[in-house]
Amino acid sequence: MLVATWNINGVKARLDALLAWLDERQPDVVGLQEIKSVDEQFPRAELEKRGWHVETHGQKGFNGVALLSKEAPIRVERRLPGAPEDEQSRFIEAVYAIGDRRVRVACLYLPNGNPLGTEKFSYKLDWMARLEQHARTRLGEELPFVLMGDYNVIPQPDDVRDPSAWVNDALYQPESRAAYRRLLHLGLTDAVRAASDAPETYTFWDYQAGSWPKNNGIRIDHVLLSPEAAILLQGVSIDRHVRGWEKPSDHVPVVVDLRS
DNA sequence: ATGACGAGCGTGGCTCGA
Repeated sequence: MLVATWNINGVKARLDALLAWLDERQPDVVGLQEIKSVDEQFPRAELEKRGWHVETHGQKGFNGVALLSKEAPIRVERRLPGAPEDEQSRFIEAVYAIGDRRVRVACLYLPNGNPLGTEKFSYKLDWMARLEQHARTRLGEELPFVLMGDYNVIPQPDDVRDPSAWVNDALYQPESRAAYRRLLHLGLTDAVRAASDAPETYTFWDYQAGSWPKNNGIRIDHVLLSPEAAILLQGVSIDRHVRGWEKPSDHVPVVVDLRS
């Protein structure tokens, strides 16, 4: 089965690209981030008439996440536990039965955290602590579990073309990277690192300063796998050609192939 | 030359992102 994550930077602005990519790739489950749409304005009908099941957790103006799937989910949950007062729509997860296998897929849009020294950075770190606690809970269920999305964390120096440009950025702070490592230390596997030794596995290129033609990218979209999912891992793909399309998102899809 | 950003909201220019 193919499970994919993609920050599309606006589902209404990206509908043509989304449909083209779904046609080409035929994933089983797709997590979308930054849909920038309320649930009522999500282009549900255009997807449903092509056979996709759609689950959204939207928000006006920015943020927002969604799950698309060929099979209907068995159950869906919205919001990351641990902060009932948090109104930002950044987390949705669902359990699917694909073939004769059950899998839980979580789609997250982790806070950016810039600028440093503000409540935005502490919100990022608080959110990551909540994510760690939730991952701990899910790992205890011993179901194949895919925890994927836009993490807004550059894990290591080889995940960025120009590390020196990011030393004062929330995405590359020691605290952000340590929190990401804590997730891995729970027993999650970074699918791209496990399945590929390719260099420059970037997933984001800024719209500004010619970042794409210069390949000045960063790897911040990640797929983490529980042990029960990691043993199914067959391969990964970063669909970087999508960054060259008309009106692209600044992120590209990351796809994992799990033996179904 | 070393670069000119983009989406949403809502109509002018802000917020937000990475």
